[in-house]
Amino acid sequence: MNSVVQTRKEEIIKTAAKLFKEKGYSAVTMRDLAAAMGMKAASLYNHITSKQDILKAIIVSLAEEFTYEMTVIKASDHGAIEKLKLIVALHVKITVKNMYGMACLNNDWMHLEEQLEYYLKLRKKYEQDFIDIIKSGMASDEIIDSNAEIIMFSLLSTLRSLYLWIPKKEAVNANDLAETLSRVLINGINK
Amino acid sequence: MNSVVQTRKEEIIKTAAKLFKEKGYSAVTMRDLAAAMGMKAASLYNHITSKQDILKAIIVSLAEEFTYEMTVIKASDHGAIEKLKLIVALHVKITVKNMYGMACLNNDWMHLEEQLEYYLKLRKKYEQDFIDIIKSGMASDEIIDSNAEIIMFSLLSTLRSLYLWIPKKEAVNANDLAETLSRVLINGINK
DNA sequence: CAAGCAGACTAACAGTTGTTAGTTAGATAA
DNA sequence: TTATCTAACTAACAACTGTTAGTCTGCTTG
Repeated sequence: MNSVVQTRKEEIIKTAAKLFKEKGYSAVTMRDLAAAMGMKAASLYNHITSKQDILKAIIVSLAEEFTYEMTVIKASDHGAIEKLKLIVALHVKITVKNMYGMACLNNDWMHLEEQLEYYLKLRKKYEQDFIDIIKSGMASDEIIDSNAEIIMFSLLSTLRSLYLWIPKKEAVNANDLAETLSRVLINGINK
Repeated sequence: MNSVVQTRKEEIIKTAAKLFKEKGYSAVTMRDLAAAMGMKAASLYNHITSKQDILKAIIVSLAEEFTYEMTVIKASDHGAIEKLKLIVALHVKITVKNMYGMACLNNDWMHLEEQLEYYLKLRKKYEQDFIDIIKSGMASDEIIDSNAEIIMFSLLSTLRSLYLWIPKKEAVNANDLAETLSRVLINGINK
C-alpha cells in the first residue's frame, strides 16, 4: 500500500521477530504467531508464503544494511579510532530501531535455508572489513599492536549483544549510549 | 559406574550439547540425538528420563559452577582489577573445558521448564556480584568512574561469547588468551 | 446494482514430535 | 547352569507441525 501505514505483512514479520526473540525460530509455531496476531494460522498465508520466508525477511535486510554501512565507514577518510566509533554508533542505532530483529539475526541465522550461504558471505565480509580497520589502526599507531582478531571479537561480541541489554534501560538515548560504550571499549576501564 | 570412564548417560549429554549448539534445543529431535549416538530414539530412555532432563543437566551444573566461583573471587582479598582478571580467566577456563555446554547455556536457557526460575536466580546473583566488584573498584579509584552496568554488560558480553570464538583457534592456550583478553578489556585498545 | 477482491475462516493433509510398552540378545553373578 | 541385569530393539501412541484447499463476508470499484 504505502510506507507510512504498516502493511499486514510487515505487522506479521514484526510480531514474528518478537516471538523469535523470546523462544527462538524453531520453538515458535505458526499457530503461536497467528494467535499473537489475533487470527488463525491458515490466515497468515494470505500475506506470507512460508515460515522460512519470514525469517529471511527479518535477517537478510539487516545483514545487508550492516554490510553496506560498513563499506561506507571503511571507505571514509576518518582515522581508525574514529571509524570504530562510527561502527559502535551504527550498532546502537540499528539495535535501538529493530531490537527484535537483531535478536533474531544473532540467534536464528543458522535456521536460514536457501539464504544461509548468502548470509554467511555477508557476515564474513563484514568481519573482514572490521579487522582491516583495526589493522590499519595498528599500522598508523592509533591502536595497540595486539591480536587484531581478539580485538575484533571482543568489540563485536559486545555490539552483537546490545539487543539483550538495551530493552532493560528505559528510554535509551542512543547517542549517550554509543559514546559511553565507545569510551569503555576503546580506552578500557583502568583509571 | 566410575568417574574415569564416561558413562553412557554422560556421552548422551555431551552429544546433545554439541547438537544443541549447532541447531538449538528445539530444533534437535530425540531421533537426531539417537542417530548421533548410533542408536534408536527409544533406547535413549534407558539412560535419561526426558529431553528436558538433558537440558537441565547441561545448564544447571554450569550455572552453579559460575555462581560458586564468583563468590570465591568476590570474597578474596585481591583488588578489583585483579578480581576482574580472575573472572576473565574463569570464563576462559570453563569455556575451553565445555564449549558446547557454554553455547547451550547462552542460547537455550529459556527452554528450561522447572529449573528456569532457579537458573534466573543464579544468573541474577552472578551479575550482581559482578557489578559489586566493579563498583568497589570505582570506590577505590582503580576503575574509571563510569556506568557500572555498561561496563559489566560490555565485559560479560565478550566473556559469554567466548564459545563462538574459541573453536576457531587451533589449540587455544587458555592462559595466553585470558591474559590478552584481560589486557584488551581492561586497558582498552587505544595506544 | 453487480463484480471483484482482500482477508478472514473451517477442515484437513501428511509428516514429525517426545515418549511408552513390551521384547530380546548378551554379559555378569549366583 | 540358571537367574539377573544392562542396553539395545520394534511398534505404536497421541499430540503437534507447516501448509493447502475451499469457502464466506464485507468493502471497493465499475
